[in-house]
Amino acid sequence: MNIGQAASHSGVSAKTIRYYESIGLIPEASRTESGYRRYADKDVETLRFIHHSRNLGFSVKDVGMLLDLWRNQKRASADVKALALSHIAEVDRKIEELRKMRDTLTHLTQRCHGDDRPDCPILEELAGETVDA
Amino acid sequence: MNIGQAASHSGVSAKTIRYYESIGLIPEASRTESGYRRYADKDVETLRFIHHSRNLGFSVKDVGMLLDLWRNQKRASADVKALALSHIAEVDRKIEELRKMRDTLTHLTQRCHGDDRPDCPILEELAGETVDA
DNA sequence: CATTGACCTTCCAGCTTCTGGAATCTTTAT
DNA sequence: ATAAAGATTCCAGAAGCTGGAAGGTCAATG
Repeated sequence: MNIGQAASHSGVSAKTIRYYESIGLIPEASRTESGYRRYADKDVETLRFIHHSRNLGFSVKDVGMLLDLWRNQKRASADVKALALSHIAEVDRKIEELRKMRDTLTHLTQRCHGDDRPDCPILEELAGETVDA
Repeated sequence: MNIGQAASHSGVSAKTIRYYESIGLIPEASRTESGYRRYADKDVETLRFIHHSRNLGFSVKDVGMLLDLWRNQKRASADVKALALSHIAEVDRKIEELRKMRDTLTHLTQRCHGDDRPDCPILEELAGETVDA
């Protein structure tokens, strides 16, 4: 099948498939006589794997490692799990960071009356000494 | 004071101050005879405002708007509050997205025994039909 | 006075992960 | 024959910095 078909079957856009090829995440596709990339069901499977992994927030680099582990019959599940756990920790870190931001923001907005007066505690605090993330 | 002083007093690195100037977030600094940028306490205050805003996750574009509102004595606090509330909504959206990721990841890792056997439910699911973020 | 080291300057490149667009084929259908 | 859909390559831009190279300046020291 052509790249468009591979795209719609995998959920990865044609543009992005070419990009993944260009950075070496996936091997170069074989070509038809006229130069069109050709994809087999197996390739679509790989692209879906990538799509799912990216949806879960794994970096492209991590996806590369996951692909290696996936293709390697002798991998240890411990390696995969370690990668996943480390990613979970990272996601947790981000959530915590965002939660702190939201709490501060909520705090700030609650103290702002939000009408047509220029007096605004949000701006005052932003200009103040300390605003922790 | 020079840019290094402004940097350490504001929490924004010298590199980043120059960057902010280059994109027009802050006006061009005046210069000494030899070409060094000069900063006054007022400028440091502005940089701190920016630093705090960025810490709270406001985009540089949003910070530009906040700066305008901050400098404008006739602004309505409603404008600031609206910007902040919309930002909170965005932060909440991101938190929710990350939380979904973490839940799925946690689910996956719990089903993986994580030893030296190659059998790995994480990879199997990533390769499967559906993995929602 | 010369030198050293800390600081400043500009400019270019790279990071991450695509996405948009232009100019140009190929394929398929009418 | 022609038109539309889909393919190709390549360049640029998005966000928000950060690193590094090559060089000028300033203050203190020997």
